[in-house]
Amino acid sequence: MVLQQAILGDCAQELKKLGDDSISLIITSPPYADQRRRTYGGIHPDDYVAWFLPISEQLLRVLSPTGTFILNIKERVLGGERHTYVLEMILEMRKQGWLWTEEFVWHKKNCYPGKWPNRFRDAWERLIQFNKSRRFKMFQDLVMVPTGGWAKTRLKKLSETDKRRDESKVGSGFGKNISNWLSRTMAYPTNVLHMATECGNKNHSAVFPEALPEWFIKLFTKENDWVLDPFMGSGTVLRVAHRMNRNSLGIEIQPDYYRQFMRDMAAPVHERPPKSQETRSRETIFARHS
Amino acid sequence: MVLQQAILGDCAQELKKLGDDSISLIITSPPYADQRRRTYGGIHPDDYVAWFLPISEQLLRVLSPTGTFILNIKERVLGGERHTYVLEMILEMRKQGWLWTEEFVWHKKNCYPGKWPNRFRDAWERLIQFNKSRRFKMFQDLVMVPTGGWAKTRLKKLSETDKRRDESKVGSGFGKNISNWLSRTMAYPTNVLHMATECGNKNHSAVFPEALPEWFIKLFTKENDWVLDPFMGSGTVLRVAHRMNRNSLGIEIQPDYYRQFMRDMAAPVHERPPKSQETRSRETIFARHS
DNA sequence: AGCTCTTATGAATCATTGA
DNA sequence: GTCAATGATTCATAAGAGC
Repeated sequence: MVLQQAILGDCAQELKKLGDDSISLIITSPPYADQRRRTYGGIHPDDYVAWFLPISEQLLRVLSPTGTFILNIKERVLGGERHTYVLEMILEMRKQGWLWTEEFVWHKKNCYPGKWPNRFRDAWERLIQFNKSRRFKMFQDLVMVPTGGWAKTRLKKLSETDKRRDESKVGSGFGKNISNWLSRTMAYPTNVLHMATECGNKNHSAVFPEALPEWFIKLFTKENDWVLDPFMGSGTVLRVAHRMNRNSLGIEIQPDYYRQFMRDMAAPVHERPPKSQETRSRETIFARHS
Repeated sequence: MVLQQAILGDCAQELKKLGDDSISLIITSPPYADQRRRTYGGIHPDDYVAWFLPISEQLLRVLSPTGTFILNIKERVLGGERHTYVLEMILEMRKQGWLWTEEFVWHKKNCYPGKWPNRFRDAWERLIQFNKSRRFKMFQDLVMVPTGGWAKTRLKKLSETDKRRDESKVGSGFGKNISNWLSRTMAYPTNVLHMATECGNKNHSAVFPEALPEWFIKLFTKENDWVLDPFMGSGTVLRVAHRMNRNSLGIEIQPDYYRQFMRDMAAPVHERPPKSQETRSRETIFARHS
């Protein structure tokens, strides 16, 4: 039985109540600078680093020595320039003791539209990986993807009847072939993730698609590990973690988000969005090639 | 008649001989930290910022007030961490007077293979855009790309007879639809560039594919403008600029690279790589969807 | 069910207006 | 002057309707 807990409160305070070294994966998307005015008092980009550092200090304390912190963030434009608060945050967090292990790129395939005279649409965000030590846990085999040759060539050659037959006979025949091909044609992914934002989901307006936390949870945790999102919002990370049999803890300062999440959790499973884990997993696997 | 000039020397010195405000576009990929040991004395990542700042100061001087500087760079891994010299360079260059306008991502579709226990393949590099003023020149219309929906779906569905019929009956029924589609066939690109590295070109081991400087030259310059690459290497930027009728200037400290470039330039056109500008342009336009 | 077509919308950015 | 709020711009996706 895995646990799932949501806390209503300010994570700068609530995190202090957690034990040292207790979390395997922290994955979060903090409120962007100058956003969510009402609740966070409108953090100006110039104040963003000072606001975040006490929180990252607590995150460093609660994270397991072999754990990972994935920070989804992107600097806003101010006065025609990208603001530098993200760069400064990385430098300051290293002084706190964090290791800046890697920076993944989330390529947002369906980025927000718009036209400006001196700028194109922003189609990527940073997924910054921090660790407490070089010996963090990473399960690379679990996020392998089909190689281009298989996805691009072999799948296309299948006739429509083959595909239909496969869908009706799960686990036999064509399914076997699939698994053969998989074993011969899987490759490790890169540090560029291609995923569309989920825009049509009225129930939970998540900042990132479920495939995103799913990918990192697979990569950095095992079942029964603890996953933390200190800015849980509508609870996308917690929902995915629970479905994947990980213990999860979320902190949210806005009562609206918190109550909505609690309602969703209380609802019977059949009232939740219908996507099964199986479906989502395949989408993730194929995301790279779409 | 457009000019093309290559200088053998250290750009930190050679740049001082150029006039103020004379360059429309600077595009370069400086030697990565700890690379090219022999000529640059093996710049350690910790020394990289101090080494680069005198150069960026000269670049700021020679760039036109409406010009753009595109810096292709990526931080190396040192001790299990991404080194911070790129972050520090951005912060220091802003103190010099540069505006950090944007950061494009170059997604390297065919990135270098390899496997490490705690890291995936690095499939992206930064293309950092600096400017001297907010009023830089940008010709967005020249780099528009076909929209995904039109290119992928609608065009495929049209039979040849449909297409012919449409051309003869403009303004009615089907023709109207076509014109609606046509008006929405092209879209502005995003700040994520999908380009494969050119690995098969034995003559010039370029750090980036020709489509990359071509894209930025189209976007930020007009014919007869001046393009500068202070670390020209084998001269990819100069070759592309010349083909596009831009004046170009390159500086290279290694005699081998310099001599090879001079040999290539002296060679008759028919001995050069056969790709025409027309071919390259279409590849660039469609690169996003391949 | 499997298509095709329509529609709503999303951690955006800039110029303009008003305080 | 600065600062905040509003409107205009615009495209890949998924859900929904229609055949």
